[in-house]
Amino acid sequence: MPETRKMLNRSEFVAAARHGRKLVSSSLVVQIHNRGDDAHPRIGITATRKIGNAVTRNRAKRRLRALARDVLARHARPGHDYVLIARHNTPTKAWPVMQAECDRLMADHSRHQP
RNA sequence: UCAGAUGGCUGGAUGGCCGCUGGCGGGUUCGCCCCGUCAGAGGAAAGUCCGGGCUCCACGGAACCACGGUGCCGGGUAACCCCCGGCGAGGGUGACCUCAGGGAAAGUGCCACAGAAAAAAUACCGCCAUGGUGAUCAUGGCAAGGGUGAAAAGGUGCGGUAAGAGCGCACCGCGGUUCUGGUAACAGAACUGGCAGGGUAAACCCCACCGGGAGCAAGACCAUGUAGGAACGCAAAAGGGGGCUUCGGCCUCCAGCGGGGCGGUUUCGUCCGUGCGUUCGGGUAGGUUGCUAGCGUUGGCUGGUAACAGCCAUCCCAGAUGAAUGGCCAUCCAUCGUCAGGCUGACGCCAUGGCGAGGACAGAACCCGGCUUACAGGCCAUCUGACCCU
RNA sequence: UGGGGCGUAGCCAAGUGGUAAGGCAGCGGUUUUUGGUACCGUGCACCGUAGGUUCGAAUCCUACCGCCCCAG
Repeated sequence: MPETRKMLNRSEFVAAARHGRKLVSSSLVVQIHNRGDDAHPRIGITATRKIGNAVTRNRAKRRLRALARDVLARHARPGHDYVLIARHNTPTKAWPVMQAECDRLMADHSRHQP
């Protein structure tokens, strides 16, 4: 399991949104961007104000962070940025379903770009 | 028992697996790497509506002019648009709740429609007297009644009168004076005045008091970096002396100029200097500190009706920065729905069992004191009204 | 953190204490073979919410809600 880093700059998020692949499921969105180097994979979390108030957004970010630790880290490859975006039902979706969705998204991505 | 009023407290519990941030101790292959241990959101952390601390700037003064805020009285407080107690007005059967300064005789403004008349005084329908023959009408007196309006120069009754009118009287209201109680707001009483003449200041305003500006992205240090780029438009300036020079310029002094900052203007002072606007392009935004011990927490005693204050003891209690304080699971306790059962004439109630749902509002960002707003439920105390029983 | 603005009919909006304009859209009619155009008529607003001041509030005051913008 590779070691991951956090994405910090707005420009990194913009680059992932503009050039990366976008994978959508019912409870989350993942943007994957190949930076083209061999450094650590980086993970970023986004929860917009459309999700809800501060409590709701924080809960969504914590669930996505747990998802990144449990599922995404197994699939992460060096030189890639992974941006997890919360959707409306991210705070309330059943946990096994979210794990399965995230796992399926990552598996699809690996199959299309081996 | 039911219905209500006020004040206060609380804001799920336990366990397991996997994680996050910080302090301390130890290890170390020196890397925010490992191990141990301790701590880790709220009553509103929210809205950012007031008041302070703290930091930087102005640490300038004067005058005038603004601007903003507050406003019954007394107290509390570091301070307040806050809190406590009292006064007044209004509402409620009541416990209790709501509101707010004074000035409209300092001045200005506004008061639509209706109405005769809206603050200057007047008279539409009327009443009375005189003249006129009777009606119509003329002159004079009156403002009680009608009508309009949110509001029309006190109200009710009796007397009085040509008809009327505070014209007179009684009561009520109002103004003034004095006395009494109270620190005061104010209240009460006596005497007196025949009423002394609308509303609006949450319209301008007058009066009293308060207010310098910005904000932790304040500010300090280290590192990095050369640098304050170009075009257009508008307005406007470019004097002299000295020093350094890589001869491109740079520094300094004096005078002038005009502009800008110090809330505005003036005076002096001070700082900056080609200024302003638009467009385009480029660079930086990394770390440490400020950063949590403070008008502090908890408990007791004393003073005070209370807000609160004093003293003693006790405790150390979040410091993140794409932003930690959790993710998942199980059980239990509140709560709700539903089914079966029991009681009842019925509404409904009971608690036994089964199934299902399932935690309100909400997340620190420099720190305090308040205010406002949101909030599932649960608990306590005091008080009020109604009914029943003793 | 500080500052500013807006909320009125389905949409765009005027109104700044005295019965809430106007336009587009809608509906009904006339003209037309039909549609469009043109003309006539008509409905639609408790003025973001809740209190207060006033005789009277979209307007003034207070609190709240939502949206947008600016500076660092």
